[in-house]
Amino acid sequence: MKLLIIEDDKHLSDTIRETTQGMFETLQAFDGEDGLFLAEQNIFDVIILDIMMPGMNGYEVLKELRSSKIETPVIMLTAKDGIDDKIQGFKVGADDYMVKPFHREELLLRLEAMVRRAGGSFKENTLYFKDLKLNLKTKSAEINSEAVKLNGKQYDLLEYLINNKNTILTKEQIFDRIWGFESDTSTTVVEVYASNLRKTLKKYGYDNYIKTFRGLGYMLSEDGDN
Amino acid sequence: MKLLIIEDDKHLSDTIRETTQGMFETLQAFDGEDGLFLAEQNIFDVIILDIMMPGMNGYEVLKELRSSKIETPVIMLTAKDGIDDKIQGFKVGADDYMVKPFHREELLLRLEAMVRRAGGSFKENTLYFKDLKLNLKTKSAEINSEAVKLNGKQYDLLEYLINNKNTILTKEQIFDRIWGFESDTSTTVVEVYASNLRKTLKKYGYDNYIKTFRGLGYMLSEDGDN
DNA sequence: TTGTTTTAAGGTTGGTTTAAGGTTAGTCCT
DNA sequence: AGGACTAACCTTAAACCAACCTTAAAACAA
Repeated sequence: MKLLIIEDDKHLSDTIRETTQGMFETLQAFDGEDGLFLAEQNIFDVIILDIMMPGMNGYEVLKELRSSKIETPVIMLTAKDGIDDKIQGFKVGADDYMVKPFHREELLLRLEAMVRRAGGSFKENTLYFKDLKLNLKTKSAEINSEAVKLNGKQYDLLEYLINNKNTILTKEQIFDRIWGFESDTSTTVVEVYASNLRKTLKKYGYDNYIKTFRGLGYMLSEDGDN
Repeated sequence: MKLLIIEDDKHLSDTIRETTQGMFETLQAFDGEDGLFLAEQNIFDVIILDIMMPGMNGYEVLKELRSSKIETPVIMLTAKDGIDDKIQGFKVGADDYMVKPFHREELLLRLEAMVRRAGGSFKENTLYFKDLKLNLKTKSAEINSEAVKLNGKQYDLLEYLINNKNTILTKEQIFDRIWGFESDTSTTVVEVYASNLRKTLKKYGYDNYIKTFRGLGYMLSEDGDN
């Protein structure tokens, strides 16, 4: 699970990061521009977004993000308690809203609710694609009650693909999501893992749901023909 | 999306280029003459045009451009803040105006507004021509919900044609837009791709919307007869 | 050791480009 | 008007090349 915190107050950002560690793998952006750039990679499960920031503010970031058709759930943060802010926040597509300062537990509850609502799987720890069943907790997979042996990164790839079925994911997105931004390995590992995953899924005829789009990326498609 | 920056200050030009990367594919001209020449190719979606330049100044460039019936949206740049400049800029057909120095965000917002206003499709990621629907994000096409198989350059050509339907595009324009100025392949590829595109669209009876004008170029026309 | 991840190398696929011959639409001449 | 001529354009197929696939060995971690 990946969380992006866009917040110019470094101290608060770090506090959130610590509060949520264990639940999320966190990335921090300290201004709107960087935040937007990261968010547009579409590799996060939730975004915490401060409104008052120098330069590009939270509303602008969110507006941009939504108009790029990125639907990652967003929790807006603000110091003000005015109702106007809330209205404006929701109008541009915020999913939830928190007034600073807030309690640890409130944050955790809202995060949990957020992810769950987004079809996500927090307490729900299974994910399905046709007859393929992923257990998120144990990072294991099975097809028709038969266990499928997947190693760590293969599993990660499959989970990411299922979470984004029917949309093309670029090699860069996949790489950033699974290997992380600062990893210095080459993005060709993605090809290797795509190949590995297909190979292990072939046995069940699930390999040809993984389509490659030359020059664009990969997609897990619900129809296996072509 | 293509952006042309006509600005003699190389540093500023580069800054703009970096600011807009990801949004636009950028070309730079460092004086008015070169700028005008490039702009007249009519392959750009927006032009950023500095006023104060040695030689041909911004007003002159814009005036020439408009009298060649090129209606690409133009944002004028100036160091002065006088109201007179604004008036003169708009009189010769500028679409927007910015005073140096400006903020990153202001530029981005204006660019976006500009392209959107021009009927452009910025964050809109679908484009229509009759029953043909293009998905800009996945670079795919469908007619009446049936997928049409187009490879990269074929898709690019179709998109360019639709964006300029009912206007004739020369082979040079098409070539510059899709293959790029510095490409060293011959412009006859355009003919090949026109042929290919017609062939794949023939199945749906859409081939005869692509008209060729001997000695002039091609046009995507909304009426299929002659 | 054992299993996983990364790198490297060669093979394959399929989109792109080139080239060559065919077709069409204008132009000129009678 | 009709026919020959020509330049522009069309079509096809083979050659080329970049993206992608696959495999296996090397590096790393448990």
